[in-house]
Order: sequence, then C-alpha cells, then structure tokens
Amino acid sequence: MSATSYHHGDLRNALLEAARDVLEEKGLLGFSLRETAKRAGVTASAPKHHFTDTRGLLTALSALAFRELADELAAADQVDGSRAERIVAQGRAYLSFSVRRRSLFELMWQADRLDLADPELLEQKSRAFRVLDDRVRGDSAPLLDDGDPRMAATFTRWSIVHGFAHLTIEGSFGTDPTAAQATATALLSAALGFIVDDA
Amino acid sequence: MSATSYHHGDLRNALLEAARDVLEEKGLLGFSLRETAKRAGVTASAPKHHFTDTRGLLTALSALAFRELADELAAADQVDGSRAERIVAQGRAYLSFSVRRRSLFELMWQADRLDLADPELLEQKSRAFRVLDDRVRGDSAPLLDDGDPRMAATFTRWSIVHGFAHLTIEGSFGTDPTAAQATATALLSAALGFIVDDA
DNA sequence: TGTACATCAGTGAACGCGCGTTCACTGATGTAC
DNA sequence: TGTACATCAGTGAACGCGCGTTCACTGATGTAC
Repeated sequence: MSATSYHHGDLRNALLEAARDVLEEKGLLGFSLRETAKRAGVTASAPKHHFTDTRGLLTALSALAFRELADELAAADQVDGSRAERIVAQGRAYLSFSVRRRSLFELMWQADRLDLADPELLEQKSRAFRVLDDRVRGDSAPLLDDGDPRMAATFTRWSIVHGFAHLTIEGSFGTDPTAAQATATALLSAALGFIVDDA
Repeated sequence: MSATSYHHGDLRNALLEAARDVLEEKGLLGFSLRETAKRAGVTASAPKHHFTDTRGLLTALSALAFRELADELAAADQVDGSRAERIVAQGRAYLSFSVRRRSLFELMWQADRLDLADPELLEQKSRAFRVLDDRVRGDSAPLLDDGDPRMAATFTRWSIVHGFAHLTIEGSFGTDPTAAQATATALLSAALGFIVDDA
C-alpha cells in the first residue's frame, strides 16, 4: 500500500474512518457519502466497490461501533467486586460510551438508516447484549429468546441504562455534557442498586 | 374560511397536520417542507409566512406532541389506586404514546432538527415532565432544578420508562410492535414496582 | 355607507445546491502457462 | 523468467432529483376617514 498508488490498498477501512469523522463533525443529519469519499481522498464513485450504498456503509460502521461498545462493556466487567458492582460498572461504561461517541451512538439506533438484517451488525449487537447479560456470559445462546422469562432482568437493566444514556445526550439532564453525565451516573448507580438482586 | 378562497384561513394548523402525516408516512428521514406544503394544498413558499423554516415547523409540531403526551400522562394519572399504581399507569401511557406516534416521538428527541430554545417547546416539554413528577404535580416550580436531590426519583423513573420506550420502537424487544409493547409493558411495571417507594 | 389604501397571505416561476448514481475509461494487480 | 490476459479498484465527467429559498406578483382582508 503506497500513498501515491492508484489503488488505495485499504479503502474500505479508510472510508469507515472517514465516515466516523464526518459523523462526529456534521452529525447524522449532515452525513453524506460524497463528503466521506472526499475525506478519504477518493472520488465519489469509489465507495461503490466496497459498500453498495450509504446504508451499507453506515451499517458497517454501526457494526464496528457495537463491537467497540461490547469491548468497553467487557472491560468494565473485569472490575473486582460483587455482581452488583460489575453491573454498575457496565452501566457507567455504557453511559460513557454514549456521551463520548454521541453521533455514533445515535446512529446505532436509527433503524431508518441501517440494514437491520445485516449479519455482521446482528452479530456485534448481540455480542454487546450478551456482555450486558451476565447470566449467559460466555454462552453462545441465541439472542432474544422471547419466551424466556429469565431474559426479563437483562432487558430491564438494559432499558434503564439506555434510558439514562439517551436522556443524557439529548440534554434532559442539562446542556453541559460532563455535568449531565455525572448526574446520570449517580442516579443510574442508585437505580441499578434497587434493581439488582445481589444474591 | 372558504375552501376555494385565495387565503387559506388556517394554514398554520393545516401545515402542522400535513407535517404529521408526512412524518408518519415517510419517517423523519424522508420529511420535507415541500411535501408538507403540497399536502396542505399550498405552494412551497407559503409556509414561510407561518414558520421561518423547516426547523421552525418541526419545533412547533414537537411542542404540540409534548402537549399531547402531557395530556395522556395526566389522563393516565387519574386512575384509582395507590401512588405506585398511578406511576405505573403513567409509564404505560408513555410507552403507548411512543409506539402509537412513533415518528413523532422520535422527532421529539432529535435535538438536531429542533430549536431547543423555543419557548413553546420548552413550556410543553416541562409540562409533560411536571406531570411525570408526581412530587410537584400542580406546582409551577421551574423544571430541572439541578441541585435538588428530590429530583432524582423523577429522573430515574423517567429514564426507565424512556429506555423501555426507545428500545421498544427501535425493535430490540422484537419486530412485532404489539408484542414488543406487551413485553415492555410487563417488564416496565415490574421495574417501577422495584423502584417506587410506596409509602 | 363608501372609498382609498395599507397590510397580509398567498402564487408560481426560477435558482443554485449537494446529493446519490451512471458510465465509459484506465491503471495496477494477480494468474496461467 | 517472461508474457498475455483477466480481474480488480480506482477516475472523472455527467445526469437527474428534490430540496430550501428568492422574488416579483396578486388577490383578499382590514382599517381610516
């Protein structure tokens, strides 16, 4: 791979990185494939060889984001302590990710702009969920077994954490992101403390 | 107001209704001012006399939506029962609104597309919050007194309900809206049961 | 009650913009023999 | 080892589209006298 080569060599990854930049800078509303190609130093028609369309690119980016989220949740789970403490640590990590990667986090839940049937996206999303779900950790059980009542606790914790994350980045806890995150983190810890049955 | 009149007579409201339709049909991503004007039977430049731009129209629509949400929450709160039961009833109403008015609900949290400083929007949003906050119901206390620790419980309940709503419409509880809503409602009731201190 | 006139709320044609996409092409790479 | 050729991964010009917005205009309404 040479910088001056006609062939880029790693355009797929370069486009994903450029897309992250554009997303961070312009927000989801201002995102465009043309701008992304331009940032990657390539013409507007080049991306076609790697992603069928904008949806495909955003879907791949979203899968990558879910992978990062899963990694951060897994790292947080390594904390020493009780099950309750590990769950709280994961919640904080989730919240931190949502604030730090705001636009990316928003993208991850925009069904409109993603191909929800994409295998890689499904895989990474379910991996993140499986990390959250301490009950089945390490397990390769399929995600979302609707009939399984044991899923309830995980869904509930997920909803709580997700609700705090969403309201935080949306500004409902104040417009200063750092302060809002601090407020949300404190409340989240307390709420999870109520919920988690630390047997 | 005559149907054939040169002057519409109530174009502002007609545009808001048309915008709702467009939003419901095309989603937030496919929304446009031109299409809205067309549905209202008016040329593309007519809306300028009532809303400065698309953001202004969407902001007004969002304020209207918060008003509806507040009304539905208030109605749900009229249920006979304990404080805990009233809180659960509000949670169900919140969830129901989010599913029934999906695109509108999504719009309400899109900071990108709204003028968050708009007085009417702020007013209706804080009214909805005040209904949720049973502690200050009927009170005209200002919203979001950050230093007030008594706010914590309300924020927490709000986050839980909001998290369930968001994950429900996003499809995390399954792709069938009715089933997803049923699942979320059941889990939500249980979660609020844990949280609410029914003294 | 009638008239003059200002203001308000629309029309409709036109403009420029950035977008995704197409198409014929070309340079670089990989492979068969 | 060298050559021919297929395939891959780009270029760059062009296209049509829907968008928000502008501008000069006009019909309807409201008001002063």
